[in-house]
Amino acid sequence: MAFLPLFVCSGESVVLPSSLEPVPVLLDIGEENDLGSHRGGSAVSPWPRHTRYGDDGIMEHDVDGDVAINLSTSQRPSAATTPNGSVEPEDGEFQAASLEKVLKEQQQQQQLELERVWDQDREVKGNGSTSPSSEKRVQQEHSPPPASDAQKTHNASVPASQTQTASASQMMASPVSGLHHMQQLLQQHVLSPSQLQSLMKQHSLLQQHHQQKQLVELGKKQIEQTMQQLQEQLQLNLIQQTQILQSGDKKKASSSSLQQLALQQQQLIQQLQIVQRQYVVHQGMGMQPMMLVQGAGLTSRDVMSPWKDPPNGNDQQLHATNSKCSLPDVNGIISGIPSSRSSRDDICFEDKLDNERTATDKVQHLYGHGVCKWPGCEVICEDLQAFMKHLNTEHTLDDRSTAQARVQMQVVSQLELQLQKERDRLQAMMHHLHMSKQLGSPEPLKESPSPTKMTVNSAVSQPAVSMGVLVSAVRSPVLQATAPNVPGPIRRRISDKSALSLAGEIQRNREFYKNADVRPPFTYASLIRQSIIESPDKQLTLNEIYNWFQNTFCYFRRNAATWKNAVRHNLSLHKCFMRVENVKGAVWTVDEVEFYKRRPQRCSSGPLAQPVVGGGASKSPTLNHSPTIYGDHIIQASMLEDNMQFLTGSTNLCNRDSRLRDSSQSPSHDHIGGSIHRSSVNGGLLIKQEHALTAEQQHGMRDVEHQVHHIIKREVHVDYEDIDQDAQVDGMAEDLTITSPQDHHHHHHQHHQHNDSNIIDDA
DNA sequence: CTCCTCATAAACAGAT
DNA sequence: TATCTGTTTATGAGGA
Repeated sequence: MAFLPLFVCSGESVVLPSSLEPVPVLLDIGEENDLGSHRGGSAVSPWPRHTRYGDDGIMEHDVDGDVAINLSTSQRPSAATTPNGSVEPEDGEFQAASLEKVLKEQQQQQQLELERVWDQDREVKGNGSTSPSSEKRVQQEHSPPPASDAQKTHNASVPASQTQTASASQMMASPVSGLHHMQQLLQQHVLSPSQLQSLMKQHSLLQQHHQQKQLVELGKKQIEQTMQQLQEQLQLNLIQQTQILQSGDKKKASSSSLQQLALQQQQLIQQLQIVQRQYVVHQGMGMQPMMLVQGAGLTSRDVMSPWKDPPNGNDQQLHATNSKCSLPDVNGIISGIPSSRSSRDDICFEDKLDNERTATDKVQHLYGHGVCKWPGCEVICEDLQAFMKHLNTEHTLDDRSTAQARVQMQVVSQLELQLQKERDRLQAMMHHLHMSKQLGSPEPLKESPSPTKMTVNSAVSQPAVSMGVLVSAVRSPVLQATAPNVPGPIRRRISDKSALSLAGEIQRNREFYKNADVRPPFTYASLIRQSIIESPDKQLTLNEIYNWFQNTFCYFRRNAATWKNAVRHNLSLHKCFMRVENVKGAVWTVDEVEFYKRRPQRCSSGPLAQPVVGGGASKSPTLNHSPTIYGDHIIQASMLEDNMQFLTGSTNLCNRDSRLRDSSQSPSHDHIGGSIHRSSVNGGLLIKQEHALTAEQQHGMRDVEHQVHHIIKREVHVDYEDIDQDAQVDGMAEDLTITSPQDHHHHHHQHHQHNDSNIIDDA
C-alpha cells in the first residue's frame, strides 16, 4: 500500500468517504477489489519458503519495508529487558568498540570459510545449479525446501540432508557449559566473585554476538527480500508459462512467448542462485558469533538452537515447519512466553522463540474465528489443536495445495508489484510536491507540523517520507485518505468558487488523483465545470464528462452509478450548466457567469475569504476545521501559489486565477467581457475581500482593488429560470434585480441559495 | 438553532 | 425492452 502509510497520517479532521475506507488505494486488480481479503491470504503463503521468512509476510515485507528493517535491527536488542533484573548486566556495559572490530574481522574470516565450505558442499552434492527443466524442478530448487515428509519428521533436529549445516556444525567445537548452566547458577544465587566475573565476560561476548547479529541482520533482510522477489518473479514466470501452455495451443505466438519466458526463467534462476548464495553467506555471518560464544565455553541446548537453523533458507523453512507442526511448542508460545522476554542469556533461546513465534503467527494467519482460512477451505476447527490436525492432514504438500499456494502466490506477487509501483509513484509525487512547494511558495514554510496533527499512525506506518514532505502534503488531498477512523463521506469540499484553485490543484495532483482512490475535495459542480473547460471546445457530452471523471480520478472508477447520478443531477440542477443541442446529440457547456453567481454568500466565506484560514479551508478541507499553526502558513503559501499561477496564466483581472480566465474562455460568453458583467461575476467573491485585502490581492488584484472600493453588497433575488445566456449578456444590472425566488414551496430551504449577494461596480 | 450547500438516493420521463 | 439521458424531489450531513 504505497499510499496507505500516508493516508494514515492525517489528522482527525479528515473524513474519508465511507465507500473508500476499505480500499484507500485502488489497485488495478478489479473494480471492487478487496484488498483486505487478499491481505489476509497473502500474509501466509502456504508456500514453504514463505514460512522461512519469519513474520515478514510478503505483503508486510513490502509494506513495512523500512519498519521491518528497523525491527530486525533494533527490536531484539532493545527488547533486552530483563525479566529478572538481577540476572542480567546492563546492556551497554560491555560494548567495547575495539572488541567489536576484532569480532568483525573474525567474522569475515569465518564468513569466507563458510563460503568455501559451502562451495565444497555444492560440489559434493553434485546437484549443481543447472537450470531446471521442469516446473517442479524449479520449485524445488528455488522455493524452500520441498520439505519432504521425511524431513518433516525430523522435528527440531538438525536436518541431516543439509551437508553444509553439518559442515558448519563441525566447525564449531562441542559446546560446553553455556547459558543453561549460567542460568542455573544465577538462579541458585550461589555465585562466587570469580563466577560472576566469568559470567560477565560471557555476557559481554553474548552481547557482541548479538550486536553482530544485528549488523548482519540488515543485509540479510535485504537479501531475503531480493530472494523473495526473484522467487516470485519466477513463480510469475511459471504461471505465465502454464497459462500459455493451457491456452496456448491455439496460437503460434505463444511458442515464442514461451521461449521468452523460458529465457527469463533461466535468468531469474541464475539470479536467484546468486542471491541465495549471498544469503547463505549472511547466514554464516549471523551464525558466526555463536561460534564465539561456544568457543567461550558455553553450552546449552538453547545455545544450540540456532544451529537448527541451517545456513540455508530451505532448512530454516524446515525448522519453521517443524515448529509449526509441533503443537506443544506452539501452545507454549501462545500461552507462555511474553514477547518482551529477552535476557542476554536467552538470546539463542529467543531466536528459537522467534522462529516458533513466527510459525505460530503464520499458523494464525491460516486460522481464525474457528475456521481454516486456507484458500477455499473454510473448514471449522474447534480449537487450534484441531486446526493443526486439519492443517497437517488436509493441506499437505500435494498437488492441490501446491496449486492453491501458487495461486495465492500470484495474488501476492501482483499485489506486491502493484504496491511497489504505487509506492514509487507516491515517493516521486511526494518528492515532487515537496519540491514544487519549495519553489512555488514565495514564503517558505517555517513552522513545523504540530504533533497533534501528525497522528501516531503517520509515524508508525509512514514510509520514509520526510516531515517536510508531509507538511507539504498537508494541503494536498493526499491526507484525506487518512483518518480511517473517521466515518462517513467527506463533507468538506472545496467549494465551487475555488475552482480557480481547483484547476491548479488538479493539475498539481493529477497523477495522484489518477491513481489514488481518494475522493477529490471538490464539488461535483466544480469538477463538471473543470471537465468542460478543459475540453478543447469547452463542451462535453454527458458521457465525455463521465470519462473525464474516470480518467482524472481514480475515485470515480468505483460506484459509477452513484456519482454518475450525481453528475447528472448537478448538470440539471445548476443553472451554470447548459445543455446545448448538437447535431450528434447534446453537449454541456458552462455558463461561467452563472457559475460564479451561484451561492455567493457561502463561497465568500470559503476559498475567497481571507486568504489565511478561510482560504485554506477551501484548499484543504482537513485544515478547514482546525487550522493549525502550520495550517495557516501552508494555506497562505498555497494561495500565493495559486495567485502566481493566476498571474502567469491569466490576463484577466479578478482575484482568482482561473476564474476569469475561464470566464473569458467560456464559449458562450466570449463576447461578454463587460466590466459590469465581470464585476458581477466576481461579486460574491469580493464581498469578503473588503476586509481581506491581503498579500494575495497585492499580487494580482490591481484591477479588482479599485472596484472593491465601490462594491455594494446587495441582496438580489434572481430567478435563474429567467436568465438565459443572452439576458445575462445583456447586462448584469438587470439580472441582479430580476425576479424573486422561485415558486418552489417545499419545506426546504434549498432555494434560498438563490439569494445572491452581488456586487455592483459603479466605478 | 437556523440557514445554506452539498451529496446522495430515487422516481420519473423521454430518447436511443 | 433495456439502457441512457435528463429532471426533479427528498433527505441528511455538516459548516457558518
